[in-house]
Amino acid sequence: MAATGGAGRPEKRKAITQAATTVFGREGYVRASMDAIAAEAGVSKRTVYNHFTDKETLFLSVALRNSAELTERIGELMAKYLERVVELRQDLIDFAVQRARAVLSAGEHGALGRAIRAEVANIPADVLEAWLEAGPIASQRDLARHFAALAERGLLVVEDAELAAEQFTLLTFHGIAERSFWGALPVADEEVERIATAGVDAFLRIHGAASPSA
Amino acid sequence: MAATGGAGRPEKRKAITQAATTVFGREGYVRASMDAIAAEAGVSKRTVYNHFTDKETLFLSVALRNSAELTERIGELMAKYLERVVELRQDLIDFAVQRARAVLSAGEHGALGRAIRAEVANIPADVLEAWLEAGPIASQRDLARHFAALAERGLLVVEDAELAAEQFTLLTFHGIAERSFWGALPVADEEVERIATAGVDAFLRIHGAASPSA
DNA sequence: CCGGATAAACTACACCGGGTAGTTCCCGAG
DNA sequence: CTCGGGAACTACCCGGTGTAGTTTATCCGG
Repeated sequence: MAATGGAGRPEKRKAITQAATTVFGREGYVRASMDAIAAEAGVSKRTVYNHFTDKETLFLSVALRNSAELTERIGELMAKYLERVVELRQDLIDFAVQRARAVLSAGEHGALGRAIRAEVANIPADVLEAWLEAGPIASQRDLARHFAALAERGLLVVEDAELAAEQFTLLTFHGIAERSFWGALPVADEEVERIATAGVDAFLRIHGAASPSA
Repeated sequence: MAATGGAGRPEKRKAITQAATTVFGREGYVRASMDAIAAEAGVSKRTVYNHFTDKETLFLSVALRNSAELTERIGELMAKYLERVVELRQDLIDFAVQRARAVLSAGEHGALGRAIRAEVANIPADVLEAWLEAGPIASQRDLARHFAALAERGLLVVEDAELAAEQFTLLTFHGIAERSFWGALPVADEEVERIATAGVDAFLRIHGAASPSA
């Protein structure tokens, strides 16, 4: 036992998960080798197998953790930009830009998501469910809550907050995600801002309150 | 030479490309083996290498062809639903539903797109460009043309037809694509219709002409 | 219209080099 | 004495090649 448990030195374990995140994100599940992960962690392969039973377990473990971390990161962005709204349109744009950067920028958080999406047919249904729940679904629920609050304050007109959250994500994020292949290819900052702005304007045409000036 | 050229029996070549499409779509690039493709095609492995120099060439070849085929298929759908529009909202919904089915239904056309997206970091930039141009970009341009025509007739209010086409695709298609992981997981028909309808309604809030009744 | 020669294409199968997941063994350090 | 380093080892699978023999299309003389 002690396979997936907390056996071994915690520092080593941390190094392994960190390395696995990097390598899986860079190479994808199939191409990534356990040797490469061990090397990246500065650790013996023996030690890797001492902490995680096999490759799949390691992958799913880091994927789940990564998903939760990203959700938290996005939650912080929402707290920063969508809690005390003064200039709605600009705050929405800022949030959209920052989220796109956080997820897609230079292979950190989004890379593992790309690996998951590539391997989705080979992932147990319950694990996939858990990943979705800790990641995209959780973020969308958070966003829906914020939109509901903004509607309460009369800044948005929203019947179905979940639907509004999905539409916001589609309009301000998925276009960029698709263009950059979920972070695999770089995308210019100005492009991100352009798409985010256009997306927010479209969103406000759907859910904006009254006539927002001009 | 004669590697990628028209050498060999055309029927065999066809069988190989068909098999490659199936296997690459089902397994992805890395997991798919040349032996499996040869077996699926009912052909000797040597014959495969007689027609295509190596695995990568075969993959890129079928991916490009597939991309073009899908674009044509979607073009037919546009001709059917967006040319002689009588009931705009319903026609847009029908088009959205049919397109989602054509792309995502049961591992045919969309599967290779998933493989491309998974492997995007390992694909030469010019080939990727060609794939985009023959596939998503071409479809989007077609759609933009149709929207421009509809705007001409006063059925839509569109400043930037390209932008409108992108927004339509995001609102009516990408939500489904993401949910089903580009066709890897099945998605209920009613779900497709629900999302398409909500997407079209949102789209018409942005670009609809006047007040489309109540 | 026919039948056999000819060459290109295809099959079947063994084979090579290389790489991977996972295990084991020995040894050293704390 | 426990944990990890290091490396070798097993057992496999894959991409690609070489070869020897077989099929298939094509064409030519009768």
